[in-house]
Amino acid sequence: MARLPVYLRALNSLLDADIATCSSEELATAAGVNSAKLRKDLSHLGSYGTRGVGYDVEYLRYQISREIGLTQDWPVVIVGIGNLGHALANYSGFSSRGFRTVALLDADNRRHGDLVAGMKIRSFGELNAIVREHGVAIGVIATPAASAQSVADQMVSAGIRSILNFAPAVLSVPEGVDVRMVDLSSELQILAYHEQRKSAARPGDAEVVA
Amino acid sequence: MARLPVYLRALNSLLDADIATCSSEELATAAGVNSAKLRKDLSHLGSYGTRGVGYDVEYLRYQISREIGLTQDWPVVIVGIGNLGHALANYSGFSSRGFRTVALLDADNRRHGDLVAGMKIRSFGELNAIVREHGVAIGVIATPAASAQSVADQMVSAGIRSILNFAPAVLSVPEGVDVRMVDLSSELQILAYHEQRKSAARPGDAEVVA
DNA sequence: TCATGTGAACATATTCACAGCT
DNA sequence: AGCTGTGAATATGTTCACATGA
Repeated sequence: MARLPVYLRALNSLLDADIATCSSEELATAAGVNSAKLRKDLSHLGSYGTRGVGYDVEYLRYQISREIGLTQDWPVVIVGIGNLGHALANYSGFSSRGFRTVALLDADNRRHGDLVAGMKIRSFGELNAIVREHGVAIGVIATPAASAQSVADQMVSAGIRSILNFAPAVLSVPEGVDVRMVDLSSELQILAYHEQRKSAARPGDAEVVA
Repeated sequence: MARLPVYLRALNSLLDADIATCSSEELATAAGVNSAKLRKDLSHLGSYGTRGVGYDVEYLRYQISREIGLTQDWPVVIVGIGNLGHALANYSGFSSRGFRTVALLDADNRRHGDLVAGMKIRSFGELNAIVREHGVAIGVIATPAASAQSVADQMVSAGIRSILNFAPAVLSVPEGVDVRMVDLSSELQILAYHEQRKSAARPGDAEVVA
């Protein structure tokens, strides 16, 4: 369920506003979804609401955190400390709430030892040892596209089974390994596609219609 | 269709490998999807393949580019030049193929004038003038969550109707404005969720079963 | 009375399997 | 003979609308 993180964020902002209880309608609005969808999603986790009242914000937040697995610690390693890797290392969303960056690796030995977000950049060759030492289960790839498959292969052989890939390349991995792809230029392209259709639909613009 | 950018990338890498023609099977493999799905997707754009032969890579690439709208120029403005904004400004996927970053804006006047990716950081107050001057249709928000809604509001009133939002906040915008959200911590959370289930399913780990 | 939780209706997406064209 | 393009079948996701329980 890809929407659980969105609900979690909405619950956090309700908590910040000192709201202790909310209806599915309110939470759905805060999360930007339909209330029926929200209720159906939550009903898959269990029956955490009270009919006629709504949901206890703090309680629901804990239940969703637990469902996602944020009540445990997730050591993360980031490979490829260019501009993007640098930004990810400093991104507070990565270091907070269950996720802990335990190492920054780069293939370029001229960068080794440089401090980024308070950590020294280390050699990619240390991957195996770091994964074993910290029990890393999640790897982040922020390398150029050309290196991404090789990095993924080595992550998998080191025992990593969940990969967040920022490189614009399709990764092939064995059964049982999860890859999530974040492709910044795809996102722009999708916007361009819709923008183009909006422009075409604008009155006054010439368009050939059947 | 959110998969068109993926097909486009696959076609580009086939071109790099000097492959002039491909079957739906080959292209689907390169894009990481099922071949029936690929054919159905392409059939929505038109009939660009040849039965018994396959697709002409260059021709199909052009057709998809045109469909997405990459044959025209898209001026982009980035707001919030912290670590992430910095990385986005330098990201080649943003500057290449139809997209052109025309301005970097930040609310912090101590940063104004700093050079990032060869451009001077300018004041957020210049947004209206820049949008008008360059015909900007796409805005990128890389500010902290607290400022995101206000930035979005001002983008919309400046005439921007497509927003790529990296701030972890749900944006509310008027009808007709598109927002795409890229949430790095959500992606990690989704991985953690699957990782947790994998661990629970591992033989040897204790688990209560009905 | 009020809002959850859920079956049933609807909508969308994916996959199959093959007719039709080269 | 081979591969596209597509109807039909299946699967998945969303919304409606209301019975159920606080």
